[in-house]
Amino acid sequence: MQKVKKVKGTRDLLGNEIILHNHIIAKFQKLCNSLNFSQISTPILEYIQIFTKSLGLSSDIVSKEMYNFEDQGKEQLVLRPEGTAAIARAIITNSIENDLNKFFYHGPMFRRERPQSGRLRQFHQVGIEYVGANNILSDLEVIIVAEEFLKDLKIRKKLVLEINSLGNEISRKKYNESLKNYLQENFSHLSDLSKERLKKNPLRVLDSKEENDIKIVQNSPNIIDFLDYESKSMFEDLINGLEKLSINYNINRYLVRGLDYYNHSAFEYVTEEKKSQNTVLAGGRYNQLFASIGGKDISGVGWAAGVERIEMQMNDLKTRDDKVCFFSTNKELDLEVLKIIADLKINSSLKIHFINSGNFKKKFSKANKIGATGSFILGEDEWKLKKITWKDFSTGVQELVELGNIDKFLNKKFFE
RNA sequence: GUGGCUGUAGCUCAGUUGGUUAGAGCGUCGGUUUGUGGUACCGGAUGUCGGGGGUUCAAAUCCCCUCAGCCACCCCA
Repeated sequence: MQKVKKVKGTRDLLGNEIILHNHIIAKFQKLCNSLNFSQISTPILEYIQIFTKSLGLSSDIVSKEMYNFEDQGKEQLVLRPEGTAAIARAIITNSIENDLNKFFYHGPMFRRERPQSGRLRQFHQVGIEYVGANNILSDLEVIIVAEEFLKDLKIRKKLVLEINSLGNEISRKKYNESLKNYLQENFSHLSDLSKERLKKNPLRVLDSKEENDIKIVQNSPNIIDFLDYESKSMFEDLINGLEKLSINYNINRYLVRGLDYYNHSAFEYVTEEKKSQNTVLAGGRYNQLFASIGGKDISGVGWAAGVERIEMQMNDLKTRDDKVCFFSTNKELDLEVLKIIADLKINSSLKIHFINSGNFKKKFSKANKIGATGSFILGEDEWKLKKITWKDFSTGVQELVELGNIDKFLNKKFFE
């Protein structure tokens, strides 16, 4: 029972799980390429400042969840906890800030949290960033990619799109003040947790789950009322756009962001079921991000989705899995069978399995066990005729196939 | 970081108020005679009962500690 164990909060991907995982990423890549987003792959290792400066020191990710360490050269490094800041860094270091950058990425992220349903210490994200266009049309374009992606995976209907605006820095600041004052007035009725949140990040009180807090929050000032002219018209443009595009959405004034760099549009695709980690895809616009890590004052909009959370929504992927076995009746012919397999030219989605051990009966049994559609058997009788026997396992029918015609035979059987 | 539940063969689990060599189903392996699988029948193997300590004549069962998994809070994809 004492086995070697995996690191807490990590997973081995094998069997159906990796098939599903790859399926999701393949769909994502295909879609992004067709919409002229280019792939970017940044290192898993980054300097710690990339995240401490951009996400905010008080954010949970920075204050307690990052895997940070000093390497042998005394460098302060982290395993990246998220993608956006790393991509901003890559745009700056590669001197392409003046370009219009449309990127997509996928890969592992690391956060040292207590694992639970939908939450891992090493998890995977797919995401896009549209950088350099301070135009609400790019927000809409990014949401369209999300819509199409979720539709491709056939999970859009299980999700609800919630949107909100955080406004620009000025209106956000004004709102923050007003909210703080309001909560201060009701301080004695707040839960202990929210009293704590009030100090660190008052916005967080808005999505408290405590019954009393919810009552108080219902009468709190509305962020929409604090948006200045610019912010308000951006939000209106966004909503008009969604209407025109027939995208279903809910305005959720309690939707806030945990990371400091967000402004204006914020959106989330959440599941309707009442599970705890119900955010599948989340994103928004960011303005201060580039400046905060020493770049030019440019802005962007993007989103990230948790691959594992997507997987939780689609446990019923049926993939075609055609297999065919080859084996001989005696050892002398094994190498001939291998040679036949090596010379085959057939569609790669058909899996060829060579059975190299066991007696005749066992070979049949093995072929059956791995779920083969049928099997090719090479015996001395067949070898003399330069033919091979094909047995279909579902019907039990056997027939002889010319050795030179195996590819044709298989292509006809499986791909016509 | 806090809390709840769980931990018995490869897997899913049973194990009565503590009481002899710890069980079932599935899987696995072998067999039902030599070039025919899947179905059926027969048979075999496998467990430091998560780990450590304690109580007891006796612990899978009771107590303490610890580890792991799941779930929830916090927070987030």
